[in-house]
Amino acid sequence: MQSASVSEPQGTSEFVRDEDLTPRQQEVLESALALLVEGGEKALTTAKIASASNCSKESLYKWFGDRDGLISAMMAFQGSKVGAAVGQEDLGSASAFKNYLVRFACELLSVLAGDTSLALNRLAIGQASNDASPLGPLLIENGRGVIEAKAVGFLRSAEQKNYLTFDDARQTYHVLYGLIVRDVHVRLLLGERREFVMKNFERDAQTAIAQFYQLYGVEE
Amino acid sequence: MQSASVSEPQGTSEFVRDEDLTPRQQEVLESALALLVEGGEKALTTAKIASASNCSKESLYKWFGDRDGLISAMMAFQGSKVGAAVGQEDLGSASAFKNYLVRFACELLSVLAGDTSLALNRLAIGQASNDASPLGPLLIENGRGVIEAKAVGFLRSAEQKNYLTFDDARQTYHVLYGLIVRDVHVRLLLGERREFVMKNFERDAQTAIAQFYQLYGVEE
DNA sequence: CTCCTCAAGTACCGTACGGTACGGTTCTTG
DNA sequence: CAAGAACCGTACCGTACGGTACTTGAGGAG
Repeated sequence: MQSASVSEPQGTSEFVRDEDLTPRQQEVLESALALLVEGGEKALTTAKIASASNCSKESLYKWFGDRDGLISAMMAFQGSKVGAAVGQEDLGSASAFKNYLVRFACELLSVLAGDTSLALNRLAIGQASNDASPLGPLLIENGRGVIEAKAVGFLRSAEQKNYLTFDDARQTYHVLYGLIVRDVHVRLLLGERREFVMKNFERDAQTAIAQFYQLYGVEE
Repeated sequence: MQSASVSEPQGTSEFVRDEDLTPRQQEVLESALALLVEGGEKALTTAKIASASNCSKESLYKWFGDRDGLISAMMAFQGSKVGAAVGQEDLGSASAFKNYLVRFACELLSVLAGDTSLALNRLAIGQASNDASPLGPLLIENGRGVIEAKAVGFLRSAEQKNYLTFDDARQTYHVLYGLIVRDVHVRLLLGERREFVMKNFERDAQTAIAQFYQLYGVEE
């Protein structure tokens, strides 16, 4: 069992500490995610989650507090898998790094266009009007944050190796992001068909990186 | 009154033809939008709309069919105001056009960061998981579509006047969009504070346009 | 075997919402 | 002025959901 049981309400009244989830609880979160991907927030009712995962509603409330707690747990749970998704960078040579950037671009697009990512983003955005909703920040931290941190890291390294030249790594990353993603993410969030928005992944990624080098590459 | 009354169900069973809305109906849509901006989709109940606009629920259903019809009408109504927002382009000289691009960038950011735009996008995105929901396409057509059409237009003109050089105006516009908007839109949709995401409008717009010229500007 | 804990399944409660029906009032039209 | 339509306000209905309580059964410890 997890540390924060009924006995200690704890300061922030959290139910599941970070990542010490029972396998059973992970199963539940998994099927909840599947349910969300399938039918959107409307389909994410406590009854459906319970029946889909062969678990009682009472257990849901015992483990996650309430529906919002469960959703937060879903976000954190999914976020814990994102970090490993982006492969290790390769700064071996200028051209190797450029190739890596293309791979990074493809990876980024794949992640953003993934069913689960889209579903969670839709959920968080749908709740974002409510100021008290922690989902937006949670998603930013768990998804966007880790990728940005990683990217800023290898951009700085590339600059030190004189593959690129810029002032502010963060701003530079945002430009890179803009060149890669454009309005694709929002269009997907709005429900446009994936094949329609993203015909030819690879080519788009390559042009994006080429343009990025036009802006920040070092002349030789 | 509008043409499609109870007498004629019409092919698509639409209730309000495009834009022949009674002033009263416009008032209702206006307060519904205010309600949505205020409290998100959760606050957009038929009862609240009725009471907020001093109108009976019965009238709502008579005019708009059902809740979805009303929301669609809100989108179309708001969309009808977007077109005029973006000022007229100025192709008088190369530098005038560049200045206009900066203005365009600012305008685009203003529109995307507007309360109403954010609220409607959140609403449409929240429903996008439902395949049958027409809100996403509706929003894309009414918002994104008109701006893109306009932009593609003046990009083509600029290319003919030899201010810019490119192959595909559409793709070029998407790059321009990416440079201007980056991940700002999604972050705002997720609920991040406007002041935090968009500190210094003007400067960002100028850098974006400068970078755009690095990619597509003609040398002289 | 017995007790105890945990959790599944189900039944239940209060509430809130979408949608409908109705009485009363105003406004238009002849 | 009189007849009728439009419409507001409200009460109402069915349903669906979040959350709680209770019963049953399966393991685990003594």
